[in-house]
Amino acid sequence: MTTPIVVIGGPTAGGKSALALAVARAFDGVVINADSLQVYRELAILTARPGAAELAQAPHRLYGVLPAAEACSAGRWRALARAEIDAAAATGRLPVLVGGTGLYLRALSHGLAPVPAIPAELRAAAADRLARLGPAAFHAALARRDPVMAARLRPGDRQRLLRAWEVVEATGRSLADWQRAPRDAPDGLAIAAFVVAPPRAALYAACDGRFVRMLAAGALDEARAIDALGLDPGLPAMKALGLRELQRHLRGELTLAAAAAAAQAATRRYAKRQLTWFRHQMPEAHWLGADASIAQDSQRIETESFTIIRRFLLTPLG
RNA sequence: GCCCAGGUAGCUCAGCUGGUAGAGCAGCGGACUGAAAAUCCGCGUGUCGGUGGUUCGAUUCCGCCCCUGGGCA
Repeated sequence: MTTPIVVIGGPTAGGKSALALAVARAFDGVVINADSLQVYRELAILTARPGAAELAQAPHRLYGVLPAAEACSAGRWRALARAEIDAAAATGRLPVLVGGTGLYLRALSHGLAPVPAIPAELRAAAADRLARLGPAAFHAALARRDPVMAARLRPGDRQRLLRAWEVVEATGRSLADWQRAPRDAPDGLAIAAFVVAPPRAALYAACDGRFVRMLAAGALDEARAIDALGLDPGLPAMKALGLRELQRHLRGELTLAAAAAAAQAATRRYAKRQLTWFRHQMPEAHWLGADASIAQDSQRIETESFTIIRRFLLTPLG
C-alpha cells in the first residue's frame, strides 16, 4: 500500500502556504505543517501561522500543537507527520506537507540515521560541558572520544559538535558509524516534491513586508506574552525570527524601528539559507522558480504544479 | 549671496605629514543526517563628486565647478 503525498518547500514568505492551500482545495487534501517553529502553540503571529480564513478552507494539521516549553526535533516531527499522513490517507484525503524546514522534509522522504533517542539528562550535561569548555576545548575533547566526527566538524560548529558528543556518549558508537547504516526511511510513501522559489528581490520585499504586518497584527504583545512565561532561552521556540529583537526592544535596548530592521534582515538571511539548502539538498523537487513577482507568478505556479500533481496521482503507485 | 562642515563600497563611516583604499552592517556563494527560523565556512562588490593644475606619482596638496547639511543674511 503506497500513499501519495505532496511536499512543498522553499524560503520563508515565498508563497508556500498559499500554494499548499490551493493544492488542498483542488485535490481534497489536508495541509500538514513541516515548519520547525509553526508547531509551537505560543508562536502564532511571529511564525506567520495560517489564520482563521485559511483554516476554514481546508483541514490543517500540526500547527501550534506543542507548547513552547517543549523541544521538537526532526525525529519527533517525523513521527507526528507520519501519523497525520496515515490519518489523512485513511479518509482518502491527499496529504500536503508544507514548510520551510528542509531537514524535516528530508527526514520524512529519506529518513534519518537510526540513532536511539538520547536521554535528556545526558543532552543537558553535554550542553553544559560545551558551555563550560568553549567550542575549541570541546572539539579537542570530542577528538579524543570520536576522532572521525571531530575531523569532520569545524571547531566552531557547536550544534553538530554537541550532537556528535551526545551520540558517542549515549551509544558508545560514533555518529559516523550510525550514519553509515541505512537510513530508517518511512516506507510506503510516493512523493511529489516542489520548491517555491520567487526571484530574490521579490522574496526579500516579501520578508520585509511580512514583519511589518506581524507588528500590526500584535507581534509585540505575543513577544511580551512569551517573555512572561520565563522559558529557557535555549529552547527552539525562542529562536523564532524577530522574537529576540522584539524582546530587546521590550527591555529598552532597541527602538522599535531598529528591532524591526534587525528582524527583517534576519528573515532575509534565513530565506537565503533556505534557498541554498533547497537548491542543493533537494534535487528531486520540481523547482517552481518565478521571474516577475510573487503575485504575478502565483497563478502560473499553481497551474504548473497542478499539472504535475494530476499526472503524479494518475501514475500507478508502487 | 557670504561663511563653515562634508561628498570614499548598497548604508554608516576610517583612511598620520602624497605611493590607485578598509571596517561594521547590508549583500553574494557554500556546507548541512534528530535544537535546522539552528549551527558553521568562504567572498570587498569602488570612475575615492567633477574638472584643470603641481608632482615621477594625487583619494590625499592647490584652483574652479557641482551637490548635501548647518550658520549668517
